[in-house]
Amino acid sequence: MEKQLKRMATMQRIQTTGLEVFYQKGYFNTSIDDILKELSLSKGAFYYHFQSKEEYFISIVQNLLFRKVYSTLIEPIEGQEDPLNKIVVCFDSALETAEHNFLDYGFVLSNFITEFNGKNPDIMNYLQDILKVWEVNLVTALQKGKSDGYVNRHVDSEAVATYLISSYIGIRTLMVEGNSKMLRYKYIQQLRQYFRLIEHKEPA
Amino acid sequence: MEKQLKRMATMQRIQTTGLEVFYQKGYFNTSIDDILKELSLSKGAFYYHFQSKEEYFISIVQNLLFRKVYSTLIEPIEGQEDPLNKIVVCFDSALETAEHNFLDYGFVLSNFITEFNGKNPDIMNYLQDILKVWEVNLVTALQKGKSDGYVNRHVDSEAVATYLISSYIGIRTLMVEGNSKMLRYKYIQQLRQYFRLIEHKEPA
DNA sequence: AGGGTAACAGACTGAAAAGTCTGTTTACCC
DNA sequence: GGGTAAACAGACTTTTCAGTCTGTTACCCT
Repeated sequence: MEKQLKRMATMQRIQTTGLEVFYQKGYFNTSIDDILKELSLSKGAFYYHFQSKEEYFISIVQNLLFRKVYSTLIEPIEGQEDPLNKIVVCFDSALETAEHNFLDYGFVLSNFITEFNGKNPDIMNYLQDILKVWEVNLVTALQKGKSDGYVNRHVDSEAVATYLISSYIGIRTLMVEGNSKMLRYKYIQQLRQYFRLIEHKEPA
Repeated sequence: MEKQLKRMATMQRIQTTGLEVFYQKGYFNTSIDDILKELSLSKGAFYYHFQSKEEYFISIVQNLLFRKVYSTLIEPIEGQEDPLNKIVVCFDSALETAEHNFLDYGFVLSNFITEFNGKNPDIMNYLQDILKVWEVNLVTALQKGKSDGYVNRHVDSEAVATYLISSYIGIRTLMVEGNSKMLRYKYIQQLRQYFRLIEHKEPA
């Protein structure tokens, strides 16, 4: 039973630093040796645990990447009251952590989507699935917001969800250039403006 | 004199298909041979005209990429009256051409920004410069819109510009997944909504 | 305790890819 | 029309990298 644990621990370790390095350097631009160097591990160890670079990356996407996106962008909103405010707070805190990265490399998920598009449909599907979960949860939250009287009943929840996702992906892409504090401020400001149209107006 | 023309023509040819292939496969994932295969040209020819892959790519960015972004996203808005409507029309037609790509690979500029971030500060600067030109032109257009009575004087033009750029980058990233017609429709719809807050309200 | 297997080390292979170099063709000039 | 340099061809070099394979260590079970 000890061995099982060891195995899991090592795989976790390889996956965790793998995600970091892939995030920083991109998938095609990082070699397995790059990751192993960081881990002081050998090729033998790696290929004992994983079949190929591709299968390895997919396992990272399904385990770590999905959970990362879920915990930072989906869970804080899921099932909460007052979705609009929750979304603002959630996005703002996500941007805050990004802002405090010494070097920011953008939004992990959209980076990989950009990198794999047209090259690996298999991996693309796994990545798109994460986006879909995000979208569905946003739509659900907005619909619930309508029932609870926080969101105007006339808004198109799906359109708002895609608009939110778009703008988030975009601002994260822009933030890599360094001046991220100002960008975050401007973005959240405009997001609040946008939500003024969407929120439920109490009949006067 | 004929030779000068030939030289220019060949360089143009190499650059043009280079941009296409880089756009489709990414910079690091395409070899010079890939491009030369497409052109039925030899390595000797290529390295006669260009010093290195990097210098070659920079020349593409400065010549072709800048002009491409300028002509599709900046010029149609520059100096026009009624900037908000012009922006909607401009974004919509840009998304339309993207929609009709058999296989879409996203927004060229943001793809490269994602790819080069943290890897090549030199190239990053050239790419960021294009973004800056875009941003400045949007801000100018919005300011002019204020003077001309199309845009509410209280809006923060710079914040709106970054919000616009963000959302555009994001929607183009999302559109790669295929269902781009619906995405375009939703996006433009929400963009129009957003602009309702920004436009100048005639005092009743 | 010792056999057996899981976990790992690291040299090796083959393919790809950037850049070089030498040779060949093409176009221009007198 | 022959000399000259630009324009191009393509074999070659060197490096990098995914994946293989054989050998070694650590742990577990009886």
